[in-house]
Amino acid sequence: MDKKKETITIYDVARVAGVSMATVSRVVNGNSNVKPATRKKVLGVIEQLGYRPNAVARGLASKKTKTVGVVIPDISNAFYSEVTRGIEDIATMYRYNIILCNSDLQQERETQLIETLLEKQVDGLLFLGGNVREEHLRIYEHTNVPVVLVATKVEDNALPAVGIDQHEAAYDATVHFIQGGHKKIALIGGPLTDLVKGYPRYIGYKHALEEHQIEFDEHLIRIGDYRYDSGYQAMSTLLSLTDVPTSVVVLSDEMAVGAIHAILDNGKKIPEDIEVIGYNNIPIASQVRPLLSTVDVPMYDLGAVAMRLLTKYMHGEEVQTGQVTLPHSLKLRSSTRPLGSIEGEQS
Amino acid sequence: MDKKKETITIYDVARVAGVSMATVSRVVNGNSNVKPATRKKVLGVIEQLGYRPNAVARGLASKKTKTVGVVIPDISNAFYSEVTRGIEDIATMYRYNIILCNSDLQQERETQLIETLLEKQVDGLLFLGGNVREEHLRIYEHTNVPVVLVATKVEDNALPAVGIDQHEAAYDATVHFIQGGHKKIALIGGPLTDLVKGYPRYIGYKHALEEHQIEFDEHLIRIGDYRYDSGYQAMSTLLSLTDVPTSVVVLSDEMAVGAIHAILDNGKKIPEDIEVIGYNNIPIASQVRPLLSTVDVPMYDLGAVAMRLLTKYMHGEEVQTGQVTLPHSLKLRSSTRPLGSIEGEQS
DNA sequence: CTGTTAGCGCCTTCAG
DNA sequence: CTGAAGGCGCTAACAG
Repeated sequence: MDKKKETITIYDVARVAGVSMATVSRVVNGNSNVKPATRKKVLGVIEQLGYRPNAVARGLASKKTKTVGVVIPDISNAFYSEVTRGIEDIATMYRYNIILCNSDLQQERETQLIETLLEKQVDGLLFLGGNVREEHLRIYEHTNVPVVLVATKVEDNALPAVGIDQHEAAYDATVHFIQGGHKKIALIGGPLTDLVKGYPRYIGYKHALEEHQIEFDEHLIRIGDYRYDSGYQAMSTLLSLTDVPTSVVVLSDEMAVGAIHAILDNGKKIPEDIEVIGYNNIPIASQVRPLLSTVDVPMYDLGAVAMRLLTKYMHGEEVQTGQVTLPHSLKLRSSTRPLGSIEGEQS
Repeated sequence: MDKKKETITIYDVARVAGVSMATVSRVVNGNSNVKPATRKKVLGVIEQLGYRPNAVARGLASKKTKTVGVVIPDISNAFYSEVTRGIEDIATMYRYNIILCNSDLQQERETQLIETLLEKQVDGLLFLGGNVREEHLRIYEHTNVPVVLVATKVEDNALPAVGIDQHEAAYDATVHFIQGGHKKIALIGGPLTDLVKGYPRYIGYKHALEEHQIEFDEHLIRIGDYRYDSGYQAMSTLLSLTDVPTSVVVLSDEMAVGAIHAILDNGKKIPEDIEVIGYNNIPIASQVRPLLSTVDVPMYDLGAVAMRLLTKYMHGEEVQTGQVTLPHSLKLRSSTRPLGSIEGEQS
């Protein structure tokens, strides 16, 4: 009675049920051209034999694997794990499974992962974060497997991508402070060499100042690596300035929390002395004191929408546009003062 | 020059290189029985044609897919995403890819995911969290695919599993407070119906009290769902007791942070008035103020070790024992007082 | 060292 | 509504 070992195939089912393989295949695939009686009989045998269709064989024959590849910088990063959740939920909905790969943003590894995924015959590919390089483009060019970028994009929009308007988000956060009457608004951002996140956000901040006739002060800029420690460090140096800023836009929630602690450790009050706005709205933003005001990025939706878009490509459906920008908003909590709570400001 | 569409196969390579499929297969698979000259020629053609081996066909022929299935409660949960990181890193090391599936701890879904993964012919299976049910056991019995449980286990150790000693971890945390001179030690735990986490930890707490002749007080027990809000709630009710506890063991870091905030909101000081110990040591533990003292669970290693163990099973290697218990420790930070900082206590 | 020959388990026309 | 037959792309003996 040890059912281990023996692989039972569609052929076995056919034999026992007294029909052909084709018929079994039809009932397994829900093809309607099968007489109810036959179907019932086959289903019975399948149950009885404990038959389990071999997806690999099926994939070879049908050229569809019902699995999509997901290349992600780091699954242990709260932002990406939330996006991945969105991806997986929609994938499940459309009966796809995902092969997850961490790239750690290493160029070589990214390329190699894409190759591996393609070898595994994924029906589609989701590429998150990271920069899309020439090399990738060349690979994509030579394949029919659809690709959708998430939380990143490529110049001239050569590839479908879903994300938010990074420039505008940083702009909005900065304008919020300007409207609050601030003049000395610091920025703790990411590497400006990063054309997808770091740079556009930086420009958004800068534009906000310019448009409101506030002088841009280089001394108020700090570049971190998006993590807690760098946020703490950056804020500490900002605090040691003769002219301490009264507000700071921090381009990641983790850095923002680090900044908050640096401020608190410095004996200053938030938001009374210094106001802080973070970026992304990951869970920790609502689990620290003071509650972190931040740019609310629809992480889950980013993944969900991207996966949905990918299914359209995989199914050959018409797609209006491959470039989708999801809305963001400012989630104001207690690391900022309510607008209007200070000496009169407009709008 | 549009290489799209045309699928180039091992046969094409063989033809162009003027050798047989077998030879091409050999060089692709690094078989040494190939004359260097031939190998070089074949490699050249592969490059020239842009040949990419079809892993699905290979899987069908070799009965190995080089992919393992991972059933996880929720990838957006910090604990599991960290474990998954460990899994993926080791999987990469052994050239495996992982198919990731969220179960949300739903019994039916778990079963269905295992089935799907088996259909996809994964070489191995990792089942995280969640309870292993009769149904699962029955499936495992009828397959040769090795399974390793992570952060969960099954009665009588019928399946290989890697985790920590839950009972002891809770015991240790409790004892720490006892040694600190506490008598009123509260517990914020998880459902006692959970025989893998909730119950054993609860018992560990209880044993610690018993062994140190401290009366168990039911009023000091709260059951949460491991999340921030429930920790806040639970602590709030504890704070409203006439006899407020002086310390609290919280069985998840998120609940612990919630508890911390409830205490702070109540105007009490940590650790002066109340000491708090969390559980797991996820990133947030070191990103809140006061820094959370907690049970350090080697999350990454849990995943890494489990994956490593799985490779042994998949490769038919000898395995000493399938039951591995990784060490935990108390990570003392600032939500607890240093031992000995209060009226003398022994060791 | 290299080629031949069977399949792996299933889908998919094409007949009937 | 059902069966027969030919692959899908590759691996794995087995010869030579």
